[in-house]
Amino acid sequence: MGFDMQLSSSFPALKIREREPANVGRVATKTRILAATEKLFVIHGFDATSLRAITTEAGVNLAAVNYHFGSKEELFALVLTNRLDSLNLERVRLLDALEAKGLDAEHTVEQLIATMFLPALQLARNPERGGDDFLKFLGRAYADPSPFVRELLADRYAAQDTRFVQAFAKALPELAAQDLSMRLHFMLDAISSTLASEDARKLMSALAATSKDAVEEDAAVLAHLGPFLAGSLRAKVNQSSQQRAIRAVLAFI
Amino acid sequence: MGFDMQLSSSFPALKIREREPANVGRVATKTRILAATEKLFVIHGFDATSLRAITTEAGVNLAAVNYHFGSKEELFALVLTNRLDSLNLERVRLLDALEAKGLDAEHTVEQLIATMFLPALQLARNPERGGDDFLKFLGRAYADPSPFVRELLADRYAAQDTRFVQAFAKALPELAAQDLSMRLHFMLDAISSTLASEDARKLMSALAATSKDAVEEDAAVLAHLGPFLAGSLRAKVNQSSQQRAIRAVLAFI
DNA sequence: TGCAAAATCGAACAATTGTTTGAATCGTTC
DNA sequence: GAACGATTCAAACAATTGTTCGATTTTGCA
Repeated sequence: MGFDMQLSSSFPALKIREREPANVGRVATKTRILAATEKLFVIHGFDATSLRAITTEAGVNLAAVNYHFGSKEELFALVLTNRLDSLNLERVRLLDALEAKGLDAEHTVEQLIATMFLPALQLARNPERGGDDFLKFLGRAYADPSPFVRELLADRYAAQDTRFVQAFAKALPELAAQDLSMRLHFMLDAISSTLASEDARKLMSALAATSKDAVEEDAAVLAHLGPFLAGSLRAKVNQSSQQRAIRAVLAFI
Repeated sequence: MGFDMQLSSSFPALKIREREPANVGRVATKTRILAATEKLFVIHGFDATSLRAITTEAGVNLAAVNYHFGSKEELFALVLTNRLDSLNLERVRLLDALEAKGLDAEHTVEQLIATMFLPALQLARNPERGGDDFLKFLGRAYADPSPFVRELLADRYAAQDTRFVQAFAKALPELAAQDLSMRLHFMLDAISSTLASEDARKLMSALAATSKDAVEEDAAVLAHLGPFLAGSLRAKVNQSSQQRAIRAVLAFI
């Protein structure tokens, strides 16, 4: 709320030194740059989003980015952490709550999956946080190939990621560390690239559309996602059926 | 074999007009450019691989690329199709053979998975086709974000891809088209990004190392991959366990 | 109303990109 | 050996990138 209602942006009030609330233009510039950056980042990624494209989209001078944010990387770091910090905090908060209560021995994997993805679906439902575009943003961020983005995410959220890996390891003791690592790798890569792709998200919203309220929609999406992911994590290695299938195919090579 | 044994490259003899086999340098230049392109593409992707980096790596003049290949895009198109055409051909050949024989009703999914991935593992074992780097190349190609690469792959291999989607649909009739589409999307995205990442491939070769011969190694890798993928594809939607897990987690939000 | 700080502006910077040019060199054939 | 086409080469091209500069304008407080 406040001075930049006209923007689809949803950045919280910037905590910069501003003694004068009367000044509209000052904050608007920074906000519009942030909004434009986010919009273009979702479409093109870090490398392919130029400062000129950003400043044109925002309707501000080219030099404004370096004046207000220092550099392109500092600008993007702010955009990324703005969105992802709260998500990861909420994730571990949920995990803490769940572990404190004690997870169901029977449905631990399903609960962990729900814990990982419900916060994202929840945030995606908040127009202030980007609405539908939040999932797209999430996918883009975790699929972005630029070293800058990859290192930022790896460094900043390593601790939270470890928490979930350990929780899954505890829930799947029969799975070798190698296999678990590979499967989680698969899972997260898949989620990221899928969220980033247009058609897959259309699919998810189609699944959600069958429900009546917001909470049920999230549950509907997860009802389709969860078993799929849980099924992959729970699968036993060296199933005889797979062995037989391999031999059948090898016969033709 | 022939004039460029010193290269790790494995490009087949280029079918260009060359009446004089005595000319060593002529073909070597094109071959070295192709080899350098492939090497750098695997490391940096399409956008981040500059022609100057390529020509420096190859030890040839900058203008050689445009002289011999026309443009950067034409060069990369050649590199990509060189590797991927034969892979996709082999895939559908296997699928044809399997469908002609009639797939096991019981293990169709496992057989289809084996059909999709055995050819790649096989090619990865051939030093002439890139050896270990072939999987890395494959991952990079299918995970590359540049529109040029994405459209090239989508256009050129759409027909082959459709074959597999239809085969999976037939094998999983109880799965809604939406869900199958989403899951295959997930699966392929995951495979791509995983192949492109260093640590995941190390893991796969660790799995393979427990076997004695090449065919067994491929089978070992698939024995770990297959059940994981099949488990995800076979999972039923709306499992009650997932529903309960969601409600448990939602309680904390 | 003046003044100092903050913000915006147009312009240029240096570096990098893919591509083109024209001369020099090489190789083959007559 | 002369001549011709194919290849290589250094150099420059135009376009784009992130960044910086100095002047100008705007802003908030005295």
